[in-house]
Amino acid sequence: MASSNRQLTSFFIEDILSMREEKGDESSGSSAESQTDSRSCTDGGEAHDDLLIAALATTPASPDDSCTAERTNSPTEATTDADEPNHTQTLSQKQKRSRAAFTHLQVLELEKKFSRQRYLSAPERAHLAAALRLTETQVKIWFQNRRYKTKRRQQLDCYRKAEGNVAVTAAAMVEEDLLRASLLATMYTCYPYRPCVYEPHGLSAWRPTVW
DNA sequence: CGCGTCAACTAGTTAC
DNA sequence: GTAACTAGTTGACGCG
Repeated sequence: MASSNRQLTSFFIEDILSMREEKGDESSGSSAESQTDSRSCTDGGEAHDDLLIAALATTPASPDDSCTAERTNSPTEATTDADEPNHTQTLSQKQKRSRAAFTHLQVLELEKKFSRQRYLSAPERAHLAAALRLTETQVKIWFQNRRYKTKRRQQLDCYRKAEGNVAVTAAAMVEEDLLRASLLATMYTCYPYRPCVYEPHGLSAWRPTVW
């Protein structure tokens, strides 16, 4: 089942050393984080990615940020809930499952990362999660869902191709998503009061924003 | 109200 | 045993 390009969380000495050099006292998320990713993290765009990430860190992602996961259903809570036996909670006490809506900037950063790497190592995930003020679980789930989504779209596209319609490569689809997220994030950054936003793929071009 | 999207979840698998 | 993966499902939410 696991795909051939599955990324293993290997911890090479050189990776650890290079990470220490780069990060100094990072230890943002989990303790045993040693950056394994210098191998795959040939991120050319990492420098200016930090601009957006910095923006994320400084600006409260949005005032009405109540939609982000950390508030609605903090994944740490989620995990503890999951660890607990279900029967400790009565049905009435059981909280409704909430679906966090990530901000466009968060999605943009995730998309950017995904466009470069389909798999994240644990330290990378921790770093990204800290930068985006998400939890590692959220980042992990997002990448899982994103890979699966891409694969499904690819499969769907194969069917379409068989039927003679235009085929789009998986890479092109990722690029497309990235571009879309980027455009939206730029709009939101430039126009913080965001009365409306242009959705390039939407059927209705202009729509109110939901951040 | 039906439908699509998507974060969160489950089950089964794999690798260490 | 643990953690991460894929594939599929669930449930909240927004839209027409």
